[in-house]
Amino acid sequence: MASDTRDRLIRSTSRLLRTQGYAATGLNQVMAEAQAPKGSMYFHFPGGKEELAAAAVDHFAERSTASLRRFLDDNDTVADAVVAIFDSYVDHLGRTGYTEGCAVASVALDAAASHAVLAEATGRAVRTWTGTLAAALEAEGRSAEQAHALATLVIAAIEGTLVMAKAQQSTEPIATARDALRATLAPEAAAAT
Amino acid sequence: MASDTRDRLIRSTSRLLRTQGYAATGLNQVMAEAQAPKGSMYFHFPGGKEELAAAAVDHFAERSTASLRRFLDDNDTVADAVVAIFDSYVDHLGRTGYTEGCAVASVALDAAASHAVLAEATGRAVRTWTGTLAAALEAEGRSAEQAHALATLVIAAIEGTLVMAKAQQSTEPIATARDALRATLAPEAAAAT
DNA sequence: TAGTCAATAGACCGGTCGGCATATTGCTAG
DNA sequence: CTAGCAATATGCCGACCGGTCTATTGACTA
Repeated sequence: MASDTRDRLIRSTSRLLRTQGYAATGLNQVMAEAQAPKGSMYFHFPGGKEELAAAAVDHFAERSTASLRRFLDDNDTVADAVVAIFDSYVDHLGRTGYTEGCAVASVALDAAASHAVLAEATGRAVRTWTGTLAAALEAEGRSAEQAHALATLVIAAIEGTLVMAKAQQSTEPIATARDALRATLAPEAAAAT
Repeated sequence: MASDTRDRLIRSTSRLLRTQGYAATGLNQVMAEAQAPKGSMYFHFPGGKEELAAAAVDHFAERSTASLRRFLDDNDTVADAVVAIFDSYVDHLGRTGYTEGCAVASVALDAAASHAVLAEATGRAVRTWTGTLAAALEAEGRSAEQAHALATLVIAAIEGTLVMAKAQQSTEPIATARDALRATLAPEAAAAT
C-alpha cells in the first residue's frame, strides 16, 4: 500500500499551492496541515520542498484531467461540457471564498521560472489539458488545427478568468466568459471559426 | 518633484512582482535592486511590504492601461489592436525568458486572498482593463452587454495564455489564442456573436 | 550661520524559513 | 525471539524574513 502519510502530504500541499502558490507555502504549514513530522516528509521526498511541490502539481493535474474527461463524457457537446466546467468553478470559488484556485497557475507564475522541476510539472499539466480537450473537439468534426486553437483558447479562458476572479474577488468574470465562449464553441459555428 | 528613490522602489517592486509574485519577493531583494536602504522604504511606505506592493501593482496597472489605450488608438479595429497586444506579449516573454509576466495576475493568485489592500489594487486593475476594452468595442457598434462579454474574454485570454506560457516555457499558446480570437473579434462577426 | 525637517542610511531584532541529524517506532523475515 | 529496515517523530541549525530603531545627511529657511 502507498503510504498514507505520503498521500496526506501531497494533498495538503496541493491545496495550499492552489490558495497561495509555491513561495508562500511553508513546509511547517504543510506539516501542520498534513499532521506529519518533517522527518517523514524528507523520507518520502528527499528532494525537499521542490520535489513535494512537483508531486502535488502532478496530483492536481491528474485530478483535474480526470474531472475534465468526466465533464466531456457526461455532456453531449464540448460546448456543454465547457459550460459545466465554468459553472463548477464558479461554485467552487464561491464556496471557498475566492481562495482555492488552480495549483498549476499559481506555481507557474511564482516558481516555474526559477525551478525547472516545477516548470516541467506545470508544462505537462497544460499540455495534457489542451490535448484532452483538442481530442474531444476533433471528435466533433473539427480539424486538428482548429481543435488545438479552440482548446488553447478554452484553457486560457479558464485560467484567465480564475486570475480575474481572484483579482476582483468575484465570480462574475467566469460566468461572463462562459457565455461568450458558448457561442464560439457551438458545433454549428465550427465552419465559421 | 516626486522622490526619485520612491519611484525606483516602485519600479523594482513591480518588476519583481511580475516575475515571482508577492510572497517570493523579499524586501532585501527589492532594496538591493532599487539601491536604497530600508529606512527610505519605510519612510515612503509606512505600511511596509503590503503598501509598497499595492503601489507597485497600481503602477503596473497604470502603465499597462496606458499601453492598452495606445494599442487601441494605433489600430483601426479592436481586433487588430488585440492581435498587436498578443504579439507584443510574445515578444516580451521571449526576450525575458518567460520570467516577466503580469504583476496583477501574480499578486492576485498568491496574495489577494490574504491581503485586502492587494485585492483592492488587483481588482481595480482588472476593472479598468475590461472597462477600457469594452468601451472600444462599444465604439465599434456592439451592445454594452456584448462589449463587456468580449472584453472579459479577451482579458481572460491574455492572462490565461500568460499562465500557459510560463507553465510551458513557450509562447506558442499566446500565438495560438491570438489567432483563435482574431476571428471572434472581427467586426463583421459582431452580429453572429 | 544656526535651525529645521524631509530623506537617507544601515545596524539590529525576534521570528520563521527550508533542511538535516538523530532517535524511536512498528512491522516483517528468518 | 530478534535482527533489520521502512517509516515516523523531533530538535536544532544557519540563513533570511519583515519590521523597527537610531543616526546622519543635505537642502532650505529665518
